[in-house]
Amino acid sequence: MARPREFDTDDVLEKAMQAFWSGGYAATSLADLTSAMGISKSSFYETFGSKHELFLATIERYGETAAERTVGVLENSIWAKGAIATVFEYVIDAASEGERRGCFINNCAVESASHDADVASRVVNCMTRLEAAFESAVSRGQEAGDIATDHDPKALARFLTCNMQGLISTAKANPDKEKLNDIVRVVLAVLG
Amino acid sequence: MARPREFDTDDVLEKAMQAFWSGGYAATSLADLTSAMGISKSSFYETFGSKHELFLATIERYGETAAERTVGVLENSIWAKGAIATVFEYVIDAASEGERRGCFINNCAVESASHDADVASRVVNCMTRLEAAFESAVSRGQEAGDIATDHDPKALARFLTCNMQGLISTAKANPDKEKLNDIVRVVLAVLG
DNA sequence: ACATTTATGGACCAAGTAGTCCAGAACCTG
DNA sequence: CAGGTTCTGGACTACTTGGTCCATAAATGT
Repeated sequence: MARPREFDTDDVLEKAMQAFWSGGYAATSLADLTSAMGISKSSFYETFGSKHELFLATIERYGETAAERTVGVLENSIWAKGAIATVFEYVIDAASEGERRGCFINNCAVESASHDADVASRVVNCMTRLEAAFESAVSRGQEAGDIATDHDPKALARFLTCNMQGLISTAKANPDKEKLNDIVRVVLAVLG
Repeated sequence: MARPREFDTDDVLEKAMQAFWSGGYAATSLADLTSAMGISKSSFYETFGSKHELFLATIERYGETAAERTVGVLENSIWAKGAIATVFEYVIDAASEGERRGCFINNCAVESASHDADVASRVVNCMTRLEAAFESAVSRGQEAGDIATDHDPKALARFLTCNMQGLISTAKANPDKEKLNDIVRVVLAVLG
């Protein structure tokens, strides 16, 4: 009965996320967004309500897609310790090439979390999810005898999550592969 | 012969830094700045040239003051390992109280470094300085037999710097002291 | 083909943006 | 106190910001 939407909501949401990812929240204007998304202002407000609501939606989307990939590697791998190493290698590769935009969630945390509770809660969700995935991998690794047991899985998971964020921040200012590798070497040595 | 400036340059620079620290670069307007600094627009442009130049100046100032304090602790302490622990404890304390603005340099790195070379170079300077301080502390600790020697000082220094940044990012979204302590416990265990 | 429902483009708005400029107040030296 | 110099407040500009609104275009079910 009604005219159907001419764009795919998920598709333009992805494009909006890419725009925020590259430019940050404050520095990405509505003009930037509509241009990146390829839709008009009216469609924009009709579909997403406001810049802020759209931002929250992109964070959720990230959690459901990009973050989920990392989580999948950690939770479904057979060799847990290898999976952890793979994840860190991937971070180094992503950090030292291209636009160096870091991790979307980390960017959101730093730019907005401290003065935007809506952002903060979504960011925490993502982080918690990642931490849980690390914990699961560590537990399996310890059971398999691959990973040292002098720290409990939760502490190690928190440690790994922290290092992932640290790596991403470090790389942002100075994407020196040798430096990043030094760090990962020490981190993996902690696992035993 | 001439009328002297009515404000202290260092003083208003400090206030500008606080404003940028709390709000980030893009989200802090000139009105915010002049109001925080307590000077007029004309004095602002006369003294600092532009918002961007002021921003660079605040980063440099941070490197010369706040960052230098941490460096001092690491380089001048008698008990190197204890100094490293102190620095991390301080990070946790700062992270879990007040405005939770994180580390100014880390914020700058995440918000601006990837698309502003002037910011990036100043950020790298600060980070390098911190890394060097950690390296000096690690070296002394290893000579004293306090710190394990299974990693060379440079790698450990990079690892510590990375964890400092990671802690700060982690705390920004979720300042859970227990979690942060878990992380620091693992980090310090690496030192032996 | 028609009527209905919905998306769309673009005009429009008020407020805020960084930055410029100048008249006059305020200070120091002599 | 006077003269020269510099600082300062605020008016001003040209532009961008996020957001609203409506007339028009387009696709559907009947």
